[in-house]
Amino acid sequence: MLDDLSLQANGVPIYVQLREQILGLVGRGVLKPGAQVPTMRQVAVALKIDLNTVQRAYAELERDGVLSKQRGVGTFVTDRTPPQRNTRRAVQDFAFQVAAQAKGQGIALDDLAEALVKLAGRGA
Amino acid sequence: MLDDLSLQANGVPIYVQLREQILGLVGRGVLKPGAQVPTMRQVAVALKIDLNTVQRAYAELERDGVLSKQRGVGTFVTDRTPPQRNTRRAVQDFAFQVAAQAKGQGIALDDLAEALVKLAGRGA
DNA sequence: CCTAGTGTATGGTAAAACTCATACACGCGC
DNA sequence: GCGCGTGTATGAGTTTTACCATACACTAGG
Repeated sequence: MLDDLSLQANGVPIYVQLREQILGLVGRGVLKPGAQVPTMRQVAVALKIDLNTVQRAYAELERDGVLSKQRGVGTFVTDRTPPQRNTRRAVQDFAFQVAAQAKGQGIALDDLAEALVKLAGRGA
Repeated sequence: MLDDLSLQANGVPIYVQLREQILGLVGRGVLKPGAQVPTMRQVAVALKIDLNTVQRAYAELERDGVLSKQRGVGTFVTDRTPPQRNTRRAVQDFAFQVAAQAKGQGIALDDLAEALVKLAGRGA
């Protein structure tokens, strides 16, 4: 589960990246309702980031009703499932962005798609 | 065109939001190759943000080969895609980046690849 | 009870991001 | 040449982000 998290140096604040990624995992069902989310400390150590940064991401997710924190116990996915994130629309929008980026680098979409399929097959 | 831009106060830096949105518009074909992109000042005024913030977004898009700026004239969508660099290495590296990004957004690589193939078919 | 493991809180530091103001440099049309 | 509209550049100042260190509060289990 911790392996599913990764950070980029692309200008997006770390706590936002973390927030969005966990949101994505919950939306996709990798983290199911009621399941325990990794400890703040676990995340902090695994990603080599500060505990406060993790705390901030978790706090916002709780405010949004995605997570539920229990002092002394852990953090869990809220029972009520939030709106699905993996919509066709989201995929489309993301695909458009990727296409433009690829264009800027002179990479053909077909080749890129092929490479992605291979990555997917390896469970990336 | 300026109506297609909007900002959110969600922790993501303004210049990043702007960069991603323009990237999306280019990929979507709303902004076609050779077309003029709104003036930095136009964007700054329309979105009520600073000129320098716009400048930063545009600069990164130019660095990525998406936009081409002409002093005293305006900014345009890159006309010709730079020489195809379909080296296995380049494609791989780019695919890896995209995969990580997609993972963070909870988007399945298969779905993304499929969407890209369709885009390629449309000559986007 | 006591300990280990959770989340919570605070104060300080540094760097980055953003804004604001003010220019400068270039290209085009009159 | 001149004026206007472009993009470019710089420096100061504020806010946000991220880190680090430290401590507190609560829970479960031995």
